[in-house]
Amino acid sequence: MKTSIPKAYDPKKVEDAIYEQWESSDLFKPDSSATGKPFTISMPPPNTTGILHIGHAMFVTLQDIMTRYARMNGRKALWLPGTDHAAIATESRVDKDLIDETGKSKHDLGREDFLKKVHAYIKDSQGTIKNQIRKMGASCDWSRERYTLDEGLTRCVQEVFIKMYNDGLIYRGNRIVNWDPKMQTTVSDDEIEYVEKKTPFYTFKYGPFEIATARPETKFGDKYVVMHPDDKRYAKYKHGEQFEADWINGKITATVVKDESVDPEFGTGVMTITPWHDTADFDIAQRHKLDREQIIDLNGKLLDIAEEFKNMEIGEARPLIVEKLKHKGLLIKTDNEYINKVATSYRGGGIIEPQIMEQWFVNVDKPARTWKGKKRSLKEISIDAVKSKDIDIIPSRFKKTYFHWMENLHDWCISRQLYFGHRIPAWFNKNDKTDIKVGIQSPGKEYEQDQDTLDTWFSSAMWTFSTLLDEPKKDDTIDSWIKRNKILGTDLATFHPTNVLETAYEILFFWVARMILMTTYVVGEIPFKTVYLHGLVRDKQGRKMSKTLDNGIDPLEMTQKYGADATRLSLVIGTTPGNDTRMYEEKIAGYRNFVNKIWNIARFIIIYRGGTRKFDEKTLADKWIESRLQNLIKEVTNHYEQFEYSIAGEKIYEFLWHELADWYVEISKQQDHTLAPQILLEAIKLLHPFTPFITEEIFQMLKKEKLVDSKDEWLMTSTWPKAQAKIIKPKIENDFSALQELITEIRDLRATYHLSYSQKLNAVVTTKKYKKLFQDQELVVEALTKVKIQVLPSKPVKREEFIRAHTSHFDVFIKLSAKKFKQQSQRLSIEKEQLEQYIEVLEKKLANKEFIQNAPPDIVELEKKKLQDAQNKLRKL
RNA sequence: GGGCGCUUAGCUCAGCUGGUUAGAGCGCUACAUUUACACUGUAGAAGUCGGGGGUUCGACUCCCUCAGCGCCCACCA
Repeated sequence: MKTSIPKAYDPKKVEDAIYEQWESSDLFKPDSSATGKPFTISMPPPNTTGILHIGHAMFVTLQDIMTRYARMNGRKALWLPGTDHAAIATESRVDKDLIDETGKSKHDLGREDFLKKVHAYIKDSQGTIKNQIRKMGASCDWSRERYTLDEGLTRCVQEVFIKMYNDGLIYRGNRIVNWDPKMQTTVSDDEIEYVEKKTPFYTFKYGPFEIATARPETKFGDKYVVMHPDDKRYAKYKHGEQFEADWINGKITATVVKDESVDPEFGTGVMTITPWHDTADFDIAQRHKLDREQIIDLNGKLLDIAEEFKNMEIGEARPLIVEKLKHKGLLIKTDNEYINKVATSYRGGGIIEPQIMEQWFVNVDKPARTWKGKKRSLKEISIDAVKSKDIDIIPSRFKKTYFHWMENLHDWCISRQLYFGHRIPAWFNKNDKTDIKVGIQSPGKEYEQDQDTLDTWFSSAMWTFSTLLDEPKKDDTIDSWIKRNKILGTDLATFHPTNVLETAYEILFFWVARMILMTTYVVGEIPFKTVYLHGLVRDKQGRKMSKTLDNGIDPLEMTQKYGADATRLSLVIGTTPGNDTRMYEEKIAGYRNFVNKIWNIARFIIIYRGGTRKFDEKTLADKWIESRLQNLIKEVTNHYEQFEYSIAGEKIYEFLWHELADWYVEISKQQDHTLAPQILLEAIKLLHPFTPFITEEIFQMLKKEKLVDSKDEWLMTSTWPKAQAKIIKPKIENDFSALQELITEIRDLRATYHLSYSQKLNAVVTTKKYKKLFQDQELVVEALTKVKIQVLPSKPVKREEFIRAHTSHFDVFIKLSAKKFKQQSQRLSIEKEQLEQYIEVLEKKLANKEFIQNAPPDIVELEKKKLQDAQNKLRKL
């Protein structure tokens, strides 16, 4: 045997070269000649800080599958890539590196110099992640790549800010925010992690009351005691009543406040409040218009009010304060087993200290835009977009989560005290703090720009449309800019709303919800039609992959070792949307074997390159495999449409390996079965979105060997297979006696040739005898289905025996299970009987006049429907 | 405190709106091998679908309940 085709497929030799050819041939750009509807996916922009991890590999694979499928179906498919500046993540990363290297922090460097460092860092890492996405085979249009901080997007962010400000949706408010003393910035609610920690829990005497706290250091200024209005124990104290109490630094005049948020069951049912440093207390203070006072400064140190403890760190002061109170005889007890949830910054790791600060907020409750004929708030529009099914979420259970979150949405704090990010386009009058102007240009010398930058998610929220806008004109507002794009028919007009947003369920709130909120408001249309949420990739034990555990699987190492195709398959097959999945090397190795199997089918076909038989002389095996293929095309296409990629992949896998390789290719060793190249071609088209590299490579090989006749230059841009309409109609009607004969024959054959090894019956049917009846294998299938015998592609019998016995008239295998057949017919008759009984009962019931007259009409209807259903089912049997 | 999810073969997981025999991959057992492929083939063993109750002619599937595990949200001082 002479061939240069190696026995094992080597992805390393193939993948990069193919990717380069695709890219240089501009195949990733939406084809302007495509006649189908546009199809768009905005790639969730990975952080610029990152290297590709398995989670990225997951989304790259899924989105690539969607895009390639759409492209092969003739749609103008655009997958728009980009990166995100990830303000807080990047800034803390660069700052940390800086401190490690030079001992200086970003504040030592100052804004300008620090930003230079950041940009240098970004430039470096941006390239890395992009190349890694390429390695996975992503067919995204790099010519349209965007970055959240590039000029156009920055302008878009600024214009949207201005529009929202002018609409009164952005306001400057004095509210309690999560302050990170370590990073010196506010942190969004979503970026906080509550870490459980054992903290001593003290009970102190406070006037006539006992109050409990885990944070005595915040209590200096406490001058309100709050209790539930219905708490009988404290009924004698009236709301607003005042009393004197000895406290940390001497006498204090305290006021009684009654508020329903207090849980009488917890502790003593009485508490004092610290509105400046506690969100709950802040709310109570808001409700009753109470005084509030700052106790702790922005560096986490105590202020003047603490007197002797002034300038102390919290941790340092706490035991001393407790000691002082103990001396005064005010400490009643200490609970050392108390578990407190400490708010910690998800990014920086520092402990969050709530503070009241002036910040920019987005008002989510103010009527903002006309939506479906009514002026509604951002919150209402966002809820409606999903309720009305304009946007669908897969899996649907996340809709509930989405509504729950949206309904409880508070105003969104969007300012951050960071250097890196979009600088807020607001200007403060140096002489008059109440004079604030909003705009891109400075309104005059006496103004200076807000030092703060915007929350990363504020810009990410615009991702679907900001990336599609053209260059802005000098005096564009966001409205004029969008309008012009729509009129000119630019990318925004063509590709927005996008079709699918594919992302991890983790960021449903961070991102998905905010995109819906922002896009509906700014553009007046939904950002995407379908949200497809994938789960987390965990390790084999189900743990999260993390650096500290060192249990991560590096997708690049895997592509190096097993190929991108195998890695992709392992990420999609066996996973379901919204559920976490476990990843381990053996799994990838398994799919590498499958990829190699396909390679060897092709190798076989090329080496033994077909026979002399013409295509119109199809054997039953040919017809069989063809009909199986038709079936596959139908099923798989359907699964693709339903976003059921795991099932689609499994079915193609099953077909290629167990039907085409194990069965059709096996028996074609005995006879020419020249259809193999065509069948293989169609099957690899179906598989192409999953495993783009091997399928393209095989296509090119088959073409080169002239084994397939295709006008397409690339498999990637070839047309999706269409299932043929059924041509052959079975003509046999009631010839069950012939069928019986056939079954007897099958059993005889089994006995004669010892064809089975256990209860299963492997049978070989010759068509000679039944030629007239079963001219076509389809008819055999049809006939056997009528008596409920399942017809499957058979596992061949031992080769020697089967060759000796049947070489001349072997045509098709039919595998029957004797046991199953028996069980089935039994079950069938039982089922029939049951149904008949049931129908009888229902009929009697419906014939009963008393029942008809007395029962509620809907019940009668229901019974009627039940009867109909049962009758239908019986007919089917 | 509210909400959501998971529990199916030794392991990792499919199983959609209730209806043929509960499936796959890996692993395991036996056999095969001048073979397109050992990254192989054939055959096989292995599951009271977490427990209990209910609805139904019929439940892995729907409802209730209990148990274990996990996640998200929330202002328990």
